[in-house]
Amino acid sequence: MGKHQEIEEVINDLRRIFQAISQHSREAERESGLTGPQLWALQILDTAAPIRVSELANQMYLSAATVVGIVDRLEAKQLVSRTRSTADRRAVDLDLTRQGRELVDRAPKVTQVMLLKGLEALPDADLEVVAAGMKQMVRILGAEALVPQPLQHSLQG
Amino acid sequence: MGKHQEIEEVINDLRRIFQAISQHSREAERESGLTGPQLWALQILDTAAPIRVSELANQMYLSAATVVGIVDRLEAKQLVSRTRSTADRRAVDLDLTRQGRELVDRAPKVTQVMLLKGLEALPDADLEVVAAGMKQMVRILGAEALVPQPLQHSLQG
DNA sequence: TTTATATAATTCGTAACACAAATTATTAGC
DNA sequence: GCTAATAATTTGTGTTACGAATTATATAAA
Repeated sequence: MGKHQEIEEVINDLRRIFQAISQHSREAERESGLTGPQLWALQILDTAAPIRVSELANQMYLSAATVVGIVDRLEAKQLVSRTRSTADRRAVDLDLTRQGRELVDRAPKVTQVMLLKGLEALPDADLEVVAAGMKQMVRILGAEALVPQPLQHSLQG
Repeated sequence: MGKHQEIEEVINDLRRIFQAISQHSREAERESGLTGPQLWALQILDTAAPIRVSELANQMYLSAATVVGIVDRLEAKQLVSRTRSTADRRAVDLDLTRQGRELVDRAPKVTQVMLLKGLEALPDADLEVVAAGMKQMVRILGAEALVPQPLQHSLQG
């Protein structure tokens, strides 16, 4: 295979990876009956609750005004609870309800699981090839310093 | 480095790649003053115009109703023209205006260019490592059969 | 201690997607 | 010619996303 052709193949494979992940993400939305941002908020709450609205906005890289709307809808679906903080009565603590926790726990983490299992199943030599290849791609894109964000969330806004 | 740690590293690198690409895409939006879907529509028109509204909707995987709105806004910015087809007077042919073509031509294709140049600059042996690594990731995600879509557009809806 | 400033969440107003359903105009099939 | 189907659009609804203004509370300064 010519060099040019091999380069095309690499780029096409990267596109396939993108597409696969965004498809999985869409399926998670369909199965949960939630939108992407709503699911994203739940996942943050699952690992960080109880947290304030401002902290959730921070972690989602969104304005507080936007997050308030998302939380409104999650609260209406009884997946998230608001509690006025007693320590600082300006603040509101967000938490998952039992239903919210159940939903997010059984929400499919298809991509994550596929990647982990697939990589674990690889012979050590192959895994090192994958690792080296990814490192090169990161270097080419100048992305070494980026703090890695959850995959689905690069797909949002 | 332990195997588990190496797997974590691979996944984090994939996240960095995603993040870098979505950042580039956001910059393109900022520089062009257009939204993601608007830019995407222009890029399709750049390669396929003149096409009908229904065909544009097809290629964007969106409903016709949605595309009509996007085209409305692009027409208002004088980047796209609507022409009622003479052959089939139900249909409308979309095309880029001179301004539209200029805009899309100088719209940054940062990701594509970085990837191409970076991969071209690699020694053959390294390129093959990258290619092999990407192929493994595609296999793990079961994405071999996916028709590769432009990178940015997996980031949209 | 009062005053000023900052902070936390919310509301309000605006814009863009995104879709289903209904509508209008036109074409194609019988 | 009458009926079906098709192409684009309009209408109505919901979600994200933000800046600016608002309300309530906390902190700092005087």
